[in-house]
Amino acid sequence: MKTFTAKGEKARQRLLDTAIRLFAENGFAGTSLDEVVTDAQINKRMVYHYFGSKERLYQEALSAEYRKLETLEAKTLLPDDPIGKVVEDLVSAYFSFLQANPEFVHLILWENLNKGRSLDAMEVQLSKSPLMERLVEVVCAGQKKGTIRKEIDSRFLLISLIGNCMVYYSNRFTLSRALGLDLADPKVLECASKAVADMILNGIKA
Amino acid sequence: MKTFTAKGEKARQRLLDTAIRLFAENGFAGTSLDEVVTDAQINKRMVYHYFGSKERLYQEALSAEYRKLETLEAKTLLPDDPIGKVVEDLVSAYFSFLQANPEFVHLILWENLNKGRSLDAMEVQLSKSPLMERLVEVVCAGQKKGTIRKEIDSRFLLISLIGNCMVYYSNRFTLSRALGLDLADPKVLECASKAVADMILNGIKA
Amino acid sequence: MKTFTAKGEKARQRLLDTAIRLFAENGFAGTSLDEVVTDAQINKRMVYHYFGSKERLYQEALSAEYRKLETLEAKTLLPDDPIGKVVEDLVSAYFSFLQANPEFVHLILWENLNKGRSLDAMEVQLSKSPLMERLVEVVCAGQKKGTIRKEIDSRFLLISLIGNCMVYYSNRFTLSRALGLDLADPKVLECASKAVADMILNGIKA
Amino acid sequence: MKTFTAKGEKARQRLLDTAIRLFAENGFAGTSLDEVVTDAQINKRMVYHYFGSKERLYQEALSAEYRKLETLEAKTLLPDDPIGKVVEDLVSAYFSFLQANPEFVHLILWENLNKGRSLDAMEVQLSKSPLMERLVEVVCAGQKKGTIRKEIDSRFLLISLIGNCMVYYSNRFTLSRALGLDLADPKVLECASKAVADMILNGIKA
DNA sequence: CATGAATGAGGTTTCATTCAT
DNA sequence: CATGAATGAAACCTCATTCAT
Repeated sequence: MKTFTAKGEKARQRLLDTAIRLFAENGFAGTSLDEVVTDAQINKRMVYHYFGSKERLYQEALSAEYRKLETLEAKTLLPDDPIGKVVEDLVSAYFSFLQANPEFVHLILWENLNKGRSLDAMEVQLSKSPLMERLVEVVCAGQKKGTIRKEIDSRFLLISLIGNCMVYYSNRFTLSRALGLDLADPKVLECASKAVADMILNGIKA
Repeated sequence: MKTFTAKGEKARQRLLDTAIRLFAENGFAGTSLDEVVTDAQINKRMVYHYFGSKERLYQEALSAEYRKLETLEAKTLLPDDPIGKVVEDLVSAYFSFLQANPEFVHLILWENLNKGRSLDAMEVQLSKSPLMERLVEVVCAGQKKGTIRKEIDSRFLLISLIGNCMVYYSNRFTLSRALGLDLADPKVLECASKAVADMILNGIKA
Repeated sequence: MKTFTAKGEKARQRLLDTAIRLFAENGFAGTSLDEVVTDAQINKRMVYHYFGSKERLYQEALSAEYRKLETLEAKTLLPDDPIGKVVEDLVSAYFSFLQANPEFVHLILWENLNKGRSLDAMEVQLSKSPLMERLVEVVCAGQKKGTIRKEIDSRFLLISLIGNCMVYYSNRFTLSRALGLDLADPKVLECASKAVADMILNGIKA
Repeated sequence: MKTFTAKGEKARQRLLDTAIRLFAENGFAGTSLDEVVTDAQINKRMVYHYFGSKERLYQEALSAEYRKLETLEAKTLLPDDPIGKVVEDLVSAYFSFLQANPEFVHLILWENLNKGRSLDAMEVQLSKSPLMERLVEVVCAGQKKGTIRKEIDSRFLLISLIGNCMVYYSNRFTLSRALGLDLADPKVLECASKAVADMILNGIKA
């Protein structure tokens, strides 16, 4: 079992952080180890010392970002809150998360374009999406109380939520150009968040 | 303007088709010209003859796929159709388009991850999104007739539509894994299409 | 199917010759492509153009040398020659071959140390050892005529012949040192050849 | 003279054993220190602690194996034994030795391919080949008694013996393939041993 | 005695591109 | 119009070795 000294751990972390940034920016194929080690101010050999290969460095980077999903605990999700507030908070929280974690967004998208190969190889232990579990509770409660329509399937609702928000990042450039609207503009995103919340709320409420 | 003989034109087209396929699959950085020319059964020199560089080959591939958007004419968009039918047809048409054009989906996503650099460089003559224009008409008409809520902004509605559908492709692998649901399964996509149409319809109708 | 121009063929041959020399001298692992291309005055990229990999370059080198065995046709092997002359010519021919083809000797030995992996991978079509076939005839005829003992198995005889000669090359340095006798000295080899012929002749004759 | 604690000595020995095995298998250039230390479950730094360099580790490995020759004492070599029995025992003993010490065989061959460089550098104190000395006695006695031909030179006889046996190992793979006969098969080796003894006996006896 | 950290040189291979015919 | 030859830079990776603790 390998162990690391404090100093080594710091170097390793610097390497990983740099890798996350560059892989997010340019993807796996578009990032060279030379760039990474230069930015991380470390010897190239160390990549192999700590990670074994570029592939595994990428996987660790992906995995580290992926775990950030767990921080999106959506604390606001209380079954007894009024449905309007819940949806609004939820959408707002998700937008904030994407905005605050651009590397997460990019790495997830690169990974999907790569058919999820690395995630498969890693067998990352996904923590069953806490957000999803809370959403199920809320929807269930809402349907019992009659505030949410019976047809709503919480799984598709979750996808809808993600899709409505994610699209502003995954298709930002093509959509901005097509609509003549800068989707990176905070004011636009503010409106978007409201529009999404409005759409979803009206879309699910009874 | 360059012209090509029939034989040359055929080779050029074979090259472009292969490029579209491979760039869609592996992105710009992940695709080598060697692969392309091997698959297209053409001499490498020809890439430079026809396109000048790898970059421009990529741009042509992207541009060719991008133009497919124009085929998504959404013929069903008639201002006088009942709003329910319009939404249903629209969502269904968009899903079908994405399903039928996986290379379009991938190239668009790669391009967005690359910050739209190539599209910018190309100054692609975007056909002002016919879908968008029709959608504006429909929404306008609906709002006049009182079947669509006044707050609905057709631009955000379009993004919502795209996001709701696109997410099944852009995040297919991570979502499939997180939800334990195969988003590539036609039956699942069928349900998804209905859920999306239902959500949007209820989300916009007055 | 790849074809080569005359000029290309020359470069390829220069590369192969250099490879034979260096692989024979230092083995596969001990030879770097940089050395090879420097000596062959060629660009490193060409190795991959012509051979695909270092491994395949090695295999071609091995294969080319291996085929030299076919030139050892032992024209002297006539069934009706007196047995003494046959053995003498045979041993002398084999010694001469080994002496004239040091690269053959080395490559064969490296290959055996590598457990014949490359030969296996190549499935080299061995021409059924013409030497062996002639030897069978001679031994057969000799046994019929009563000049060669009946127990002699021509297969083991061949191995014996090879072993008696090859050992002067495969174990030259350790034996020279152990016996205090320079086995590379032409005069010593002359004696060796006679001793081997004498030994084999007396070993097989009736 | 360096001394080592029992624990250190054990580690050193483990390192040496592993080195012998791997150098025998892949040669000097084909073996990396990383492999060695991984297999020996030891820290890489220890190689330098105990041996100073890869080169010297190799030399120690070679030297250790080389000394095994001394164990080939050929106890059976008694001047008064009947010549037939002596030859038979000798050949059998040599075959057994080679069979029992594959690492010896390989290291000797690698070393010869490397022109005996390491042995030279080491100035290994070669124990004057006890086998050789006994053989001289036997041959001398035989020639006096008239059971062995006068022309026999015991040095060439020794080489012949070694060559006849060694060839089954040094050329195993190429010969097996050329003859369509598995030279690693114990039954084949049994026959080989008899054929060699027969050949040598008839080759030297008066 | 022993460990993990670190290094610089060099290994094989792949890249996009240009040349010559 | 089309082909094979050729290139230099840079890719990923491995090497034997040294350092600091």
